[in-house]
Amino acid sequence: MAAKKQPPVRDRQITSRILISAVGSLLAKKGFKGLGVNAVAREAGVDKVLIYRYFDGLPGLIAAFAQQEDFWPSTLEMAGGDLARFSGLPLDEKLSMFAASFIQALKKRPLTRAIMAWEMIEPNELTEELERVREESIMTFFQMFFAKDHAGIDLQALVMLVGAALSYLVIRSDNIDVYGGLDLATDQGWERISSVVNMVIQRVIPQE
Amino acid sequence: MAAKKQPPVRDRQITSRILISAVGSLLAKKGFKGLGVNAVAREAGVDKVLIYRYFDGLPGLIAAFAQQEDFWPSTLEMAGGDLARFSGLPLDEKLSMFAASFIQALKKRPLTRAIMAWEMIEPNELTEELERVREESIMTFFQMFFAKDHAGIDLQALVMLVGAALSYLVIRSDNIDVYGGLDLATDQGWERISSVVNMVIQRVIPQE
DNA sequence: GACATATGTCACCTGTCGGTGATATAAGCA
DNA sequence: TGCTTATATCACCGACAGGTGACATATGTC
Repeated sequence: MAAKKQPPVRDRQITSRILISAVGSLLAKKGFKGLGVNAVAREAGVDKVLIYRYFDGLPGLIAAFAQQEDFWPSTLEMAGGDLARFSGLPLDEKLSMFAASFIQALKKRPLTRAIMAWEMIEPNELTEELERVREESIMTFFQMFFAKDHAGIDLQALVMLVGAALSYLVIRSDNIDVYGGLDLATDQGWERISSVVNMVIQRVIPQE
Repeated sequence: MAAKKQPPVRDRQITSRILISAVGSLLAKKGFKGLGVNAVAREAGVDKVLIYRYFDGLPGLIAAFAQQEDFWPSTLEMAGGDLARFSGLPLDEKLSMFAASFIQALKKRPLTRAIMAWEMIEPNELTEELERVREESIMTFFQMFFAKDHAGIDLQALVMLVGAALSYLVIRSDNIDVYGGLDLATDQGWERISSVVNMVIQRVIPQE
C-alpha cells in the first residue's frame, strides 16, 4: 500500500483514480472508521490537498467512489444468472432462487456489507448512493417478476421481509458466529436458514 | 446540559452515577460516534480523570453502564405482559404475540437500536453485554414456550428469521422512511409488516 | 526561449483525542 | 485542633483530525 517516493504521476485522471481506489481499499481494510482525509491520502500515497482540489473534499471523493463499484447485485444476479430461465419458473421457485442468490450476492461483497452496516449509523454520500441503487434495483426486479397479484398475498412485503432477514443475518455474520442459536459461521448453518426460508415459501405460496 | 460551576459533589457513588448516566444521554444524543472520554466527562460536568479513577477507563465505564439498563425486552415483555395467558395460547397466536411485542419493545428503545446498529460495526464492552443478555434471554424464552417439536418445522430458525427481519426493519426506520417499497415511517406501514408476518405464521404453523 | 497553468509537495493552523502527574480541597478521625 | 485520605480540578503531553496558504516543479503554448 501507499506509494514509495517515486516521481509523482502528474496526471489528474490517474491520480484521481488512485484516490478513488484508495477509498475502496481503506474501507475494506479498516472499515468506515478509518475513512478520513488524512488516511485516504496516506493510503493513496498522495497529498491530501488533492482531495480538496479534485473532489472538493471527502464527501465528493466518496460520491465519486460510489459511482464506480457494483455495490449491489444486478437484476441478473438476483435472478440466478439466467433471466429467461428464471422468468419461466413457477412463483415459489422464483422466490427460492432469489433468496439463495441474494445470500450469495451479499456473501461475496464484503464492501457492500460494510456499507450496509454503515448506513444504519450515519447517512452519507456513499450510503445514500447505495440506498438509491438498491431501491431502484429492487423495484425493477420486483415489477419484472413478481408484479401480478397472487391470491391476496402481499408479495412485496413478503419478499422484503425475507430480504431484511437475510441482510441482517449476513451482516451479523461478520461479527458473531451464533445468533439466537443459529450458526452463522458455517455452510451447514446457512443451509438451515435457506431451508426455513424455502419452507416458508412453499407453505405461503399457493401452488398453481 | 453539563453541570454548571457549582461546588463539586464529593461523593463517589453520586459522581459515578452521573458519569454512567452521561454515557446514556450522550449515546442517545450523538450516537456512539460522540462517545469518548472527553465528551462523556464534558456531558457529566466532571473531570475526565475520574473516568480512569473510578472505572479504569472508558471501557469500564461502558461496562458499568451496560449493567444498569434494561436494554433488552424481558421474557415477560416478549410474551405480551401476561405469562400465564401467553402460555395458554396456541402456537400460532404465541408467535404472533411475540412478533407484535418484539416490534413494540424495540420501537420504544432508541438506545437499544443504536447499540444494535453499533454492534454491526465494532464489537465492544457495551455491545458484548447486549449480545450476552440477548442470547440468554432469547434462549430462555424459546425453551420456555417453543420447546416442543412441531411437525418437523424448524421453529427456532423460523423465530430467529422473523426476529432478524423485524430487527433490521426497526433499526432501518431510524434512518430511512421507505425500504423496498415498505413504509417504515407510519403505523400503516407497520400494520402491513405485521400482517405479512401473521400471514406467514398462519400458513406455516400446522393448526392443532 | 519565456511564460502561464496544471499538478503536486510542504509547512502550518486550530481543534480534539486519550491519557497522566501535580495540586487543591473537603470529609473523617484522633 | 491537626492529620490522613478520598474526592475532584487543573495543566499539560503527544498524536492525529480536518483544513488552508505558500511554494516547487513539470507540461504545454506561443
